[in-house]
Amino acid sequence: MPRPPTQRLTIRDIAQRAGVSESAVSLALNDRPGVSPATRERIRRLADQLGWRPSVAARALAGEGSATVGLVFARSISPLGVSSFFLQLMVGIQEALSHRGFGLLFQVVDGPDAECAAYRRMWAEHRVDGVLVVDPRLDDPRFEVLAELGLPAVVIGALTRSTNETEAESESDGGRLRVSQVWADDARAMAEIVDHLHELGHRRIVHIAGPAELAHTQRRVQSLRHEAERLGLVDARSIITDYSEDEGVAATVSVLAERVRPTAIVYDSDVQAVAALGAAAERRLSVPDDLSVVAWDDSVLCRSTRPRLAALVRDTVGFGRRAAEELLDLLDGGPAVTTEFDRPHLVPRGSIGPAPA
Amino acid sequence: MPRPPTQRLTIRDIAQRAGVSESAVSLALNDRPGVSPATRERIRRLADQLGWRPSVAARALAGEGSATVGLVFARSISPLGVSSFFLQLMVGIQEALSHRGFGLLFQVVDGPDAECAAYRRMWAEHRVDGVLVVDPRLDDPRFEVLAELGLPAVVIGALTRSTNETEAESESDGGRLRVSQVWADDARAMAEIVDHLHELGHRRIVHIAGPAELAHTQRRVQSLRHEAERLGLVDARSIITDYSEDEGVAATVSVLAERVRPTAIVYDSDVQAVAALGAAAERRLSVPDDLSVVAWDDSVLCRSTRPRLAALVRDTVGFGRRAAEELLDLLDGGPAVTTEFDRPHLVPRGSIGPAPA
DNA sequence: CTGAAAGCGCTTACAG
DNA sequence: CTGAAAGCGCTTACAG
Repeated sequence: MPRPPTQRLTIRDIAQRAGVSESAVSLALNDRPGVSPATRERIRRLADQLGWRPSVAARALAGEGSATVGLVFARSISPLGVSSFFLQLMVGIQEALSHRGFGLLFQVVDGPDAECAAYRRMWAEHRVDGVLVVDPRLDDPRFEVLAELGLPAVVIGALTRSTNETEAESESDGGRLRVSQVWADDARAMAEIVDHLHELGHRRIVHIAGPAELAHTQRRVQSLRHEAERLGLVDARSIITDYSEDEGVAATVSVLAERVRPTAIVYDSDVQAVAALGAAAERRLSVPDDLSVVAWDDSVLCRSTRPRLAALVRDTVGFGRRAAEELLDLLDGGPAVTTEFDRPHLVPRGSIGPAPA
Repeated sequence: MPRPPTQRLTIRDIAQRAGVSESAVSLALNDRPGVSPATRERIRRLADQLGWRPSVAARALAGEGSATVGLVFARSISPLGVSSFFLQLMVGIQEALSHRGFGLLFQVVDGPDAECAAYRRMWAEHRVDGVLVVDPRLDDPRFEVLAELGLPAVVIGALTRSTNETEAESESDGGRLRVSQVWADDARAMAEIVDHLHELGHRRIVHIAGPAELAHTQRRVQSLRHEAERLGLVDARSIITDYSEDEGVAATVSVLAERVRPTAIVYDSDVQAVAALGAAAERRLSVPDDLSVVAWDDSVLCRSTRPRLAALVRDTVGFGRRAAEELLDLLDGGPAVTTEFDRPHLVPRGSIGPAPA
């Protein structure tokens, strides 16, 4: 025996032990007609018992796809490790995928261009059957690439500025771009926050936002502006940052130093919101008496400060799971669809209070 | 043209356009002798220009391996999203892997048994050439499986309780278990913390630890005990928790309620350390005047509290990168090695002060 | 309902 | 230095 147990089992081993042909085994194991129920069962049991699993490489080569989905993350866009959002998303994605025997190929790249290159490579190397796209941007170069490759994808978050257009379907080359979307209604969520603050008497609200090129940043910014007009707020504006703690603190310090300062600040990043608590304390401002603070995306961070941070809560694991399920549907030949996932909702905690007189 | 640009390029396309045989292309692209420098260059340029990439499926089937590495995470062991540690590790791993054209297959499972099953499956399906193992445990069932499969692996953190034994090499079936280790000297790091606190006058130190089954928990616990004996501390003990915020707070509340309470607490989890700040505040204890607090593994959490949390800092991205590089070496046929990565070092911040009188 | 054959895209001896 | 052939482990028409 050259290398006995290491040698991986093949369909041929199963066929020999079952006393049938290789194709019979293939048919039996893939639930296709052409083999009697009795032998099908026998073959199945044998395969199970021996711990046989099809070689994905062989299946991929035979045209079955790689049973793998790609996820590429550009850390220039939203810094990894900022909150648990991304990791939770991955957990959800993983759950849905492994349920169906699919693998998740994960890659971190520097920016959008590298991300496009990564898709091309994954595709050219036959590594993935489809991809999950996060952080959709305005004028996102990735969709051209996906269209060119004919690579099925699900966008997590919405593709477009207004959630009604579905670029995916309006693509001119019809049918080649197979992109589903799973989105959350950030605009309504922002409106909910603003309304809540408005009811508490707040008229000066600042939104410390993420990067301008992100589609969801735009939706939040527009929603704030819209609500501000509707409610006649004195001051309501968004300040673009790169999600970093530093820029968040800088923006916070800057607005708190204004002659008439805001009474409430909404942060797109939980890290920034937490850091802002420190900045406010240093200015001798009490949260929530002098200043109300809200963090987008709840995390353990928000719950560990005193006061605890009011935050937008959503089922991020479920979000990821749903996105992966949509991709699997697409790979099964389903149509590209746009579905809304549960809207994030505001959980008011100690950091929100009535506006100071 | 049935489906023109979607059709992926093959080695045959390159061969035709270059006017050579397929094997010539293969040899040229894989840097093997048997083709003239001129044609090699020509073939290379052509492949580059056309954007050709080898099908990993085909290569894997032809015996070249899948150029993919697996990473399985059991969330029952240390909850995901607790700190940015894991994500940073992945970023580092990714960097090293993509540098060499390797992919990272990521999977989340429920516990150790599911993790073993995941390795078996990845291996049987020809999905991975090797794996990275995190959170090594005492009596870890995973290494038996790795040995049985002959699956090369790198353990992140040390395999054994005392870092001198290298089980990897002492395996009886000699050579089949190809496991390298990259470890950090947690014992020395703990000693450093204890010494620092001791110098500040602390004699009662409590360590709120992670799960007992983790090898690094044991090393920290033992180190604390050892240092306590050496320095003659009055009270020094470790309390095992599951890393959760709840158990951390419970343990904190419990020790702070004792008649003679500790003057310093070291937390294995940054989340617990931050939460403890709240618990201390509720008991009207001032940090650091009444209580010093240290968090293992620094994170943005530790820097956003007031006072900022003293923490053990290390280059987690670099740690991941190194581990991945060790695995690549192993896959290149290198020997299994045990290497130490930079020891975490204590960064004292506002949460550490002299022991109260 | 079952078996023999071809092919997926590579690599690798093996002849020329 | 180059070409034709076999094989990796599957799937899928195509005969029996």
